[in-house]
Amino acid sequence: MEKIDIPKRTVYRLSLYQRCLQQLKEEGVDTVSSEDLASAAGVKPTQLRKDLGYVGQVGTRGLGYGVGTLSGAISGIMGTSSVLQPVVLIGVGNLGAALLRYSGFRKEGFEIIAAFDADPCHVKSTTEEMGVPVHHVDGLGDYVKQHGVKMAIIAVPGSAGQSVADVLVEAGVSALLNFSPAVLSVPDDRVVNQVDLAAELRSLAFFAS
Amino acid sequence: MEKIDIPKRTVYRLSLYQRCLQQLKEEGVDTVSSEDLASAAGVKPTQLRKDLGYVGQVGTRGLGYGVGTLSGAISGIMGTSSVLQPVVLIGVGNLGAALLRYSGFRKEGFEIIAAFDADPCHVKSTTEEMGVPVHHVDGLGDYVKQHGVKMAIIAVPGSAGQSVADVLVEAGVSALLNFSPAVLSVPDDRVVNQVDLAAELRSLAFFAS
DNA sequence: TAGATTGTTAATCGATTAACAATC
DNA sequence: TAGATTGTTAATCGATTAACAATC
Repeated sequence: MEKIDIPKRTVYRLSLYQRCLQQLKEEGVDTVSSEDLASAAGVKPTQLRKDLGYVGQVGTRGLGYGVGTLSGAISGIMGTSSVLQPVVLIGVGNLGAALLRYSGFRKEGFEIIAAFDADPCHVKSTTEEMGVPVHHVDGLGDYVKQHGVKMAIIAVPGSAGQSVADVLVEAGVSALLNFSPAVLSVPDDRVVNQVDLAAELRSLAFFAS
Repeated sequence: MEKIDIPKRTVYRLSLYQRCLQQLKEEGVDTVSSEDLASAAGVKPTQLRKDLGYVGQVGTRGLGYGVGTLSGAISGIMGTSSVLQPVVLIGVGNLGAALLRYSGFRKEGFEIIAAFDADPCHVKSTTEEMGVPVHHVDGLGDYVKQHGVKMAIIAVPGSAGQSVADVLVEAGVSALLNFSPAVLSVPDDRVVNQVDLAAELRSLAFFAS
């Protein structure tokens, strides 16, 4: 497993490249230069090549990259297999419910197989509406263990963030996408990506003046 | 205007500190050390102090920071005044509608005063449901100009991202929060914060294996 | 004064970019 | 072979961390 030593930023950009490659594939393009792919992804060609260095020797000097080949190589590294990756979502408030409805995930190879909430009202009302079973958060740990879920999306209030993370970690989840405004501390072998909408907006306000 | 030369990262963290300070204020704490505030925000104390250096000389050696004073100083720098900052949202699909419903923004001092969509069905159906007027995207430029809006949230499909951004830029919007999976190019005097949910999830999948 | 903690400079670290040799 | 473009090393840049003098 040499995975561990690809920088976080590079991994993120690899996922951007992959989306661009998908698009190119649909357009019937089958070869692309680092210059063109980089500009599509919004990075410098030299950075793209550096990033692809982690994937291996995937291009052809003088020619460029084969769209299909490269896409396959990245998929290999990223573990983006053809099966849908199961994900659980915790917190079915405004944002959580929105994410449940958001169809974009499935298209990218992820499926929210179950959701959890502490509020029995949410549990009841959303189960039918969403097409996804919503359980009480008490059952979270067991469910995750039973289904071997490795990824979770946290959309609970800040005050509940850490305790939810603790349960997930204990149950074996290794990657968390955290929308709660809580700073999560997890063991070193787990990863958290934080998306803090309010902070994004506030920080943007600074530049708007 | 010395604003310009505060690093983006620092601005983002300042907004984190502010949230922590708010919390402390509610708890009735009135003095905090860099060590404690840093740990609340999930950063190193030394980084916190560096960041606060941009705000000015705001602490007292030997004592720490006054919660109220510091919060006020950061607000001053960030332009987070007491009036609600008006924001427009473009794209009322799954994600956009979710963001409209998301009450968190208002609490942070932002108000989505209008939403826009290209699809007349969305326009019609969501206006009443949301409590926010939803207009056809054709009127976007004029509306923004008339109301002097400086911030916008983009939640349209990737293919429409750039053209929406162009309209906003032309109409004078200076800060964009972009949820569309499009790489936006804007003039140097405008800022874009990108939030790419699918890319976050894909990149997370790498670490989940 | 002694203890504590900031503000700031210098050192380190990591990530981005430039340059160019390898090679299709 | 000549032209193009990758892969990779070295140089640059910026951000984080450590150290410590200033000072409450």
